[in-house]
Amino acid sequence: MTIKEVCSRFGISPDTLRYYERVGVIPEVHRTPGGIRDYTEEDLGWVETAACFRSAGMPIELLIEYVRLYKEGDGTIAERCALLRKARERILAERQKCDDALRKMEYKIRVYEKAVRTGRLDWDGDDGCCNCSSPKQEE
Amino acid sequence: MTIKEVCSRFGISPDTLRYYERVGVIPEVHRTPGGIRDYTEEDLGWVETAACFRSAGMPIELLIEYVRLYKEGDGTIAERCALLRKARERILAERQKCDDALRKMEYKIRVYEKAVRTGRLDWDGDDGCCNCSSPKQEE
DNA sequence: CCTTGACTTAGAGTGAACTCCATGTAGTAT
DNA sequence: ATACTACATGGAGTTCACTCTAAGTCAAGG
Repeated sequence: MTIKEVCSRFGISPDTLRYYERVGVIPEVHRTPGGIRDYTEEDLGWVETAACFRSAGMPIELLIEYVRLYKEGDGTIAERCALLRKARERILAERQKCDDALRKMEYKIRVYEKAVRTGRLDWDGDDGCCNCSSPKQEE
Repeated sequence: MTIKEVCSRFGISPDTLRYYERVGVIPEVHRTPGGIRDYTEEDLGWVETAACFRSAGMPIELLIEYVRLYKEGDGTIAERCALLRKARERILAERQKCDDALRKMEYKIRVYEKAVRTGRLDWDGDDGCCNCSSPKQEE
């Protein structure tokens, strides 16, 4: 499979795919005799994993470390497992932050929707979710 | 409240706080007569919102736009509401990506844990979650 | 064989979001 | 008054993750 096809399948640019390979986010991709990249199913699996983990905010550095361990062979299985557990904690924390922000947004959206209906803002007091009412005209 | 205290409360550096104010992620902060920042409760609310939304991956540009609308007054309430709805969609998508990555990780972690117990890797076939077994020694 | 277009590389450039630095001022303790 | 520390500013520098450019190579059509 050509680099173009891989790109359109995963929504990544060719530059990014080559970059991932160059820095070690994915292992070396299979080539034609002429030196053109020809992705195998296994290569695709790596690309999918990289794309998936990256889009969740996992830093490139961790993926590089994972591939490095993978290349070293079965002796690194425990290490790889530990790395993935660390990554999971990161993403869980990430998701928690999304949830926190979502709660804040939902509240603000509700207040604004009510304001649009009733014609006036009505933040119910000091719940730590305010700072959306119009600025006081102090000067 | 001094900038130092605000920093330790929200885990942000003073440079970042000043940067946020400078580019408009938060409105101008109250000052002492001498020109030193002295955060009011309202200022703190803005900082909290900015920190919360930023840590969920909301781009600075959106926050700046939100503050800009806020400063314009009540006429922008519908716009602000629309902006927040757009932001919510973004964060929801973000969270979905976290969930996707987590599922992939959980699977890999399970396989590795089993490998650590049994002494050998056992990816159950072509489920699109592989690419973690040791490289085939082809050369 | 020649053109054309997609591929290759190495290396420079970009954008977002900070982060650091140099220089100067505010406020407090001695 | 002096020293010291925390704060101020404008502007330069850094980091991450790409993204682009230039110059060259591969492969298919005419």
